[in-house]
Amino acid sequence: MRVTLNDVSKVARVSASTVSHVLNGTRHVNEDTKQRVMDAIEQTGYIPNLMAKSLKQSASNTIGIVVSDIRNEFFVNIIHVIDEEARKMGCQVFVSSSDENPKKELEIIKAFCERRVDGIIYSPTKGSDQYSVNYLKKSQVPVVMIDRLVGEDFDWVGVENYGSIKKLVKYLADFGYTKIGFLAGFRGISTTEERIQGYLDAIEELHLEKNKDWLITGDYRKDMVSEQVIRVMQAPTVPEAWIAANNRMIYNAMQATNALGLKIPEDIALAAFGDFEWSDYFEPRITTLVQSCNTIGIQAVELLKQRIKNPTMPAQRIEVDSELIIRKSCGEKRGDLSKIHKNQ
Amino acid sequence: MRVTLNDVSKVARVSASTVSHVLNGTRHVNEDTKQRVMDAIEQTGYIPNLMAKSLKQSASNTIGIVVSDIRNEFFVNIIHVIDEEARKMGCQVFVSSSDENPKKELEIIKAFCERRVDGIIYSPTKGSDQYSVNYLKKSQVPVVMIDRLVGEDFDWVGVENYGSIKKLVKYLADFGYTKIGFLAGFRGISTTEERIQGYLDAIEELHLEKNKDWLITGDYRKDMVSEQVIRVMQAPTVPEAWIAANNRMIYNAMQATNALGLKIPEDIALAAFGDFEWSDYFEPRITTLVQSCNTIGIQAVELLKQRIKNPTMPAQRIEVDSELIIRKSCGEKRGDLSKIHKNQ
DNA sequence: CTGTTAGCGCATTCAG
DNA sequence: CTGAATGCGCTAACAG
Repeated sequence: MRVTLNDVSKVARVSASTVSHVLNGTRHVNEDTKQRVMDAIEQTGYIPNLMAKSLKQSASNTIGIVVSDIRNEFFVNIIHVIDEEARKMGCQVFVSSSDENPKKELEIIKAFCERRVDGIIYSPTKGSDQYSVNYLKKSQVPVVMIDRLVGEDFDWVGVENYGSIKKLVKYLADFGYTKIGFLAGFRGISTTEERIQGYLDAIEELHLEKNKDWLITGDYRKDMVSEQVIRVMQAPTVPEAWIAANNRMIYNAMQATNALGLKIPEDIALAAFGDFEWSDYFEPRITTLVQSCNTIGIQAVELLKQRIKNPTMPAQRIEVDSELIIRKSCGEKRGDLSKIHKNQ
Repeated sequence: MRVTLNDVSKVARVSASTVSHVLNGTRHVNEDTKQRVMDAIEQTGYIPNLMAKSLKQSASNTIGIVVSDIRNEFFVNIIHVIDEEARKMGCQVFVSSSDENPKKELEIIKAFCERRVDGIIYSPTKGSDQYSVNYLKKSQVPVVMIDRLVGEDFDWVGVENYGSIKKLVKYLADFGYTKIGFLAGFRGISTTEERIQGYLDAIEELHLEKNKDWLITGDYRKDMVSEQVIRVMQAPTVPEAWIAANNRMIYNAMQATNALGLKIPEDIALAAFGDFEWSDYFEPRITTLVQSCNTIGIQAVELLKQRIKNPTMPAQRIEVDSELIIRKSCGEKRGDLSKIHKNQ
């Protein structure tokens, strides 16, 4: 059987409470008794039982993270940051991936609640409003949503979508492109909708060519999307540039351009929302809007801390700026770009 | 305050143990009392407290995962698989990244032990033998190492390194390449050492050109490695092909070839151990040895289950085959490749 | 078929 | 400065 705090107290010939206080530094203990306790801990190989501690204190010092797709490096980077921040405050993180499945997401969140996590940080899936959101409202766990937002009553940290896409469209327009297509991803999640709106408004405001077919939505995991692109590219009038709305959609875009034998940027320009690790190694290097995973992760933890401390605080929204990293995938001929570097 | 099992029992007018047994299906309960309990649970919004349960049962149903680099998609994929497998058996996973830092790794493992995880799956860092390994031996937690192996006394699941590299060298040799360089990564971890040995033995056995300078080791996170490659490529005799020993080293290889203005595969061939998600989109697509993350993750959990059930079982080693995915980065001129597809 | 009881390992009041 | 006693929420004998 494992050695307990009680065992230590016997070896040290003190009471259990003294050992506890030595361990936690929570009241003054004589130097020599303290030493006896330390020796006893060393000698017995005592490892504190945080489950017992948590039970007693009704605070587990754990955080649950559930992301919609753990294989997406955007979320992995955020997980990494959250983990770092959590460890700084003595927390461990449970991590799980809903894989865009709201039922699975609910199961994970339930499990986290049963484990009495102090809070949950998650990127809800499409359909969360039918599942986890209801559960979370009832269960009263502190929650921070990241990236995507569902409902009105939750804290949220994410990137500024609407303005960022406008910025990117404007960048392309300044190149002289007037026919711009948009690969939007999942319909029905906040990020997608905001980005679509930004795209549409930019097209409108900049008087670029409008074409319903150039807005493509769908599941990035299916081949369907790239097939749609291929179909669009075989019409009489075709886009001169594509924007991929997230780092997964770049696949679909490239799959399509590869299949059509098109060269970037000679035959078609490509830009994306969401950077990816390999972007510097593609030829041509792809122009992307970068979201700071670092900021998102840190702010999410910060917000969660506040929410835990003050559960009745009104819901907060933190919008993180994006940065346009200009590479080669939109061609070389640059117009007057001075405006672009200013935010929107 | 939270509603407890006791609260439920009062509402249902039964004893706490009955509620417990209804919840766990651990002894027979009359249909109508069972119904009363279910109603009470529903009515009170009861959420079981797994910490209390774990404390009582001295089994937490949690697994700790610590990887050496969570941003490496190889490890992310494994985490994903372990998480899936764990959830199937009602476990949640703590996840953390040591970032190749043995001290940090030890801190994480200590925390996991204090949280009484049922077992730990981890990819040790260089230096673990000075830190976590000692701790783990004392603490007696069930442990399975993945990818890398440190010490003799631990269960391990990883890819077959030695034979795989030989297979890859042979593949290149069959192309007619006789000057093959090797970008080996971190010295002092088992995977690197095994791969180096495979490389050296293959060179020897196939009578290829030997050159000490063509074996480059170092930290993939530093620029140093690519600089070394550049230096080697400016010597009078240079490699015609490079093998990157892991998916991070591909960066360094590409950085160097880009800097030198070399084209793959016209000027230089490139192949790698370890696939990466974008490999199908690079031009040219890069020939890689693929390790099955799926198999590694599943086997790791399986091994951990066995170890938990039988702590005194002798240490197991599971070696997973790799698969050579031939793409374009070694050129088109193929020789007789029939032998290559057979293992080694 | 159900209830009573006794801890799991710890923190924390209250005494001294 | 230290100890004794209590209970966090749950499961699992043991009784009936």
